[in-house]
Formats: sequence, C-alpha cells, structure tokens
Amino acid sequence: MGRSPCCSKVGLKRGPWSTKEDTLLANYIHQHGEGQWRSLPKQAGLLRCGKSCRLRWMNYLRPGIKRGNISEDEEDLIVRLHGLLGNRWSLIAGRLPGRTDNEIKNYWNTHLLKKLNTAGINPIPHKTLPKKQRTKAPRVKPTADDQQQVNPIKVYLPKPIRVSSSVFSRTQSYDSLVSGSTSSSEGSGEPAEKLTEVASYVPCPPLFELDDESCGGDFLIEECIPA
DNA sequence: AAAGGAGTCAACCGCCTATTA
DNA sequence: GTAATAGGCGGTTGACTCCTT
Repeated sequence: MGRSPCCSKVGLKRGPWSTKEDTLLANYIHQHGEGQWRSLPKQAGLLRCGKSCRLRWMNYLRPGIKRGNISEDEEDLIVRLHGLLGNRWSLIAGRLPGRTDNEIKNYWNTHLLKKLNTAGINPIPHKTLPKKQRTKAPRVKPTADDQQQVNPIKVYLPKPIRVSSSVFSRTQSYDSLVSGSTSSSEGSGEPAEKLTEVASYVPCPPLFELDDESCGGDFLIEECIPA
C-alpha cells in the first residue's frame, strides 16, 4: 500500500514560524484544543503542514515550556535516563517537566555527547531497542475512571547494582564526575583510574539485554529515577 | 573588519504504530 | 482482514549566531 504524504506540500509555507503564525496557532488551540492536526492548519488559517503545527505547538508554544538553562540536576537526570532508556527522547522528556524531546535531544547531541566523549565514557551503554519493543500507549484518551484503573507503564530493569559510595555519592553531580573533581580522584591524576570510576556511574546494565526470565522482576521506573 | 569554522537549535523528513473505515 | 489515515517519534539538516584567526 502506498503511503500518502502527510500533506500536500504545494503552496505550504516552510521554515521558521512568524509571530503571526504562532498567534494564530496558539489562539486556535486555546479555543479548540489539541488534536486534529491535519485539518487544523486550514481551520486556523495557516499555510502549514499539520505536522509542522503540532511540532511548533509541542516544542515551542505549549504552556509551561521551559527554554534553555538546563540545570545540573536536569543534566544529571538526562544522563541517567539515557543510560536506562537510550534515545527514547520523548520518554526522557516525560520525566523532565517543561522540557521537550527535541530540546533534550539537541542538548544531548550538542553538549552531553561531547562531555561524555571527553570523559572517555561510552555514551551508548544500552543496546538498540529491538523494533518489536517499540510500544506506544494507546492513543485513546483515558477517562477519569480509566486513569484510576490503568496500570502504570512498567519498564523492565535489571536488579539494582550497588555501587560503592567511595566511587560517587548520591548527591554528587554528573558534572563533577566528568570533570574529575571528585575527592577520591583528586590529585591522583591517573586517567585510567578516573575512567573506571566514571564508567561505574552508568546506573544500570543494558536495559533490553535481559529476557523475561532473567529479568529478576519488574520494577517501576519510578523506583530507579527520582521524580 | 572580514572570512571561515564551530556550535546551536528549530524545523523537516521518513518511518512506525494505532486507529478507523 | 486489509487498506487508509492520523499521530508520534527519532534522526538529520540547514540557517543562524558566536568565536577565532
């Protein structure tokens, strides 16, 4: 079967959004709510593809979006979550209120990858997620009743690994690890030693390496990552 | 001051999955 | 059961800005 294009590109505007377009989109969504992205541009009077409208709303116009100034805590959380989830940017973004998947993805590619590489850390501690396991939540909006009954999304995690507090403390930021300014490595100046210590930071072994039997039970991601 | 390189990030592309007809 | 459609996602691109020479 042929895939129809998401929209006819003839006559549609591309590139950066003007403030007028932003206003039109935001006003329309405030009045009618999100969704119906295909028909939205026409009804809102925008010469844009529906996907483009959705992206603009999700990454820029949506209320509550924080922009820039990713804090050390957030950075730390991104690295931890990436270690667990890999390039599942939308999932990672879901754990960082006000942050978008696009922003996190950009931040990872421009800042964190470099930082990790500099520190000699393999930024891909997990295996690529098998395509089969790419699951999504049902698109139907749950009712209030459903939300009470619905099971939280479970993520299979291996058993937690105890890492000696001499390697790093819970309060130690990722930055301090990468920069090597830990008290334990201070002054040692031994690159190999530092590398080993930092490698221990990777919070869990590869997430999807384990089959169901060897998994050792399911854990909620909340148990591993502080909200 | 100008040119070129590097860094950043908004937006696009194409694929995948879920839903609907 | 199958095809079409819609929404969502991750990867990539390219325009813009900043920095260095």
